[in-house]
Amino acid sequence: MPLSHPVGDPPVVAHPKTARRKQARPSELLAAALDLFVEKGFAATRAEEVAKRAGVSKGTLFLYFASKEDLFKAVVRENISDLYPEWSTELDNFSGPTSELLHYCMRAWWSRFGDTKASGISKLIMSEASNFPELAAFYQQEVVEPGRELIRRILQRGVDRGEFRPIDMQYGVYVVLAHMMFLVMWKHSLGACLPMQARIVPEDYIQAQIDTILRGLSLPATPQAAQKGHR
Amino acid sequence: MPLSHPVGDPPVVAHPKTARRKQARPSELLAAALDLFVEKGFAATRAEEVAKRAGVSKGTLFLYFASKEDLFKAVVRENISDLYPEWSTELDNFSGPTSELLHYCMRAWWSRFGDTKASGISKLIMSEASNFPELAAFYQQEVVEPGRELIRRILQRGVDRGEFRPIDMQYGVYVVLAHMMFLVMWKHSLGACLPMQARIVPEDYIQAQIDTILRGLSLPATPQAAQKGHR
DNA sequence: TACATTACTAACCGGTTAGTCATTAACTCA
DNA sequence: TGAGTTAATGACTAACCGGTTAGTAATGTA
Repeated sequence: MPLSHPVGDPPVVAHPKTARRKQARPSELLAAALDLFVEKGFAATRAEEVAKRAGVSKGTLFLYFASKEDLFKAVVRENISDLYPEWSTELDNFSGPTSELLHYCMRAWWSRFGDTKASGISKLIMSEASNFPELAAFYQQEVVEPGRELIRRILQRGVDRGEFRPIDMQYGVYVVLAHMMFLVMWKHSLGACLPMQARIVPEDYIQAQIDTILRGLSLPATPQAAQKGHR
Repeated sequence: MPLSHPVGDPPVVAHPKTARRKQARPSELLAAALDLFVEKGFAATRAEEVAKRAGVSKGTLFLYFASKEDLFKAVVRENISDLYPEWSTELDNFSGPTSELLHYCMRAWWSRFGDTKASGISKLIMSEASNFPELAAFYQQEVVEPGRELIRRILQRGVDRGEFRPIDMQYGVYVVLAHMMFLVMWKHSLGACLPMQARIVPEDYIQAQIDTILRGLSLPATPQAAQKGHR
C-alpha cells in the first residue's frame, strides 16, 4: 500500500504546506474577494475568510492589499471598469436603427454583466454606500458616470437620427438605467428569497420593458413613422 | 443666587434620573430605531445606540423587544404595513382617467412614502435581505406583495376601461415599480454622496418618467384616442 | 553546505457588540 | 410609612474582527 510510510517522504512531489507563489496570489485573492463580497456584502465579509478561500493566511492578504477597502477597489477595477472600452467601440460601430441598438445593448448588458458575479458589486455599492462614503465616491466616478454617459450616447443617437422624440437627457437616461438597476438589485436581494415560480426571468423582463420603453420614446404619431420596429 | 443650595433640593419638579414610563417606551424606542436603521442599516445599527437615543439603557430595550430582529419587525409594521388600507380605499374611490390616477399615485407615493424616513426601510431590506433571510421573507409578505397588487389594480383598471393597451401584468407592474425602487435606492445610497447640482429632483424625475410611461402604455395610434392626457 | 532573502503563518492586540442578570430605584397601596 | 412590586440600569459575558508582528520555512546563491 502506498500509504504506509510511517514517517512520510520528504517534500518531493506533494505540495509543501506553505507554498511560495508570489505571482499567483493577487489574482487568487481578488477572485476569492469577489465571491465573498458578492455573497455577503462589504462589511459582512471577513478578511480571514477571503484569505482562507484563496488558500492563504490572513497575514498574507494584508501583504498584498493594504486594507479591506483597498482590496475592494482592486476588485471593482478588475471586474467592472475594464469592461467599458469594449462597450464604447461596439456602440460606435453599430449601424442599424437605434431601437435595435437599445434592445441589443440591454440584452448584452444582462448577459455580460447583470448575469455575472460582477453585478453583485453594483448591488453591494448601492447597499453600503452610506456606510463607506469613500468607496461610494470611487464607484460613482469609476463606474456610474461612464455608464450614464454610454446610455446618453445611445439616446442622443436616436434623437439625432429622428428615431426618438426629443427628451431631456438629464432624466432620460433613467428610462433605461432604472430597469437595469432594478434587475440587479432584485437578483441579489429579495429575488433570491422567492420561490422559483415567482421569480423574475430577466430576459423576459427586458423583452417586456423594451417594448414599453420604445413606445414611450417613439415620435408622436406621424402616419408613416416606423411603428412596428425593424425597418 | 438661585443656584447656591449646597446640598440641592429633594426631588420636587425635576425629572428623576430613571423615570418609569412603561407606556411611552415602546413608541420612543421604535422612533429611535427607525432613525438609526435608516441612517446606518440593520447590521450596522447598535442596540445600545437605539437605547441611548430613546433615552434608556440597553437593558431596557431588550425588556420591550426580544431581539434586534423583533425590534425591526415592529418598525416595519408601524411605518409601512399600516399605510396600505388608506391606499386601497383611495384607489377604489378614484373616478377620473387611469392616466391621471397613475400620475397622482406616483406623486402621492413619493410625498407620503418616498420622501419619508420610512422609505429608508425599503432600501435597508433590499440591501441586507441576503444576510437576514427571515427579515426578507417577512418584508416580502408584509410589504412587497401588497404593493405589487396595488399597482396591478391600477394598470388593470386602465386596460379594462380601454385606456391602456393590454399588457402582461406579471411584468407590467415593473413599469412603475422599477422607478419607485430606483428613486428610493438612489436617495438613500449614491444620491446622498453627490454634489447638490448633480442630484436627482424626485418630483421632476417622476414628471419625466410618467410622460414616457403613459406613452408606452397608451393604445396603438387610433386617430381619436386621447393623446394629450386630460380628457 | 552555509548564508541571505523573503513569502508566509500563527498568535496576538485593541476594540467592538448582542444579549443577560443581579442590583437598584421608582412607584403602589394597605 | 414601610413592605411589596416592577421598571430600569449597567457591569458582565462570550464571541468576533481588522490589522500587526515575531518567527518559520521555502528558495536562491555561492
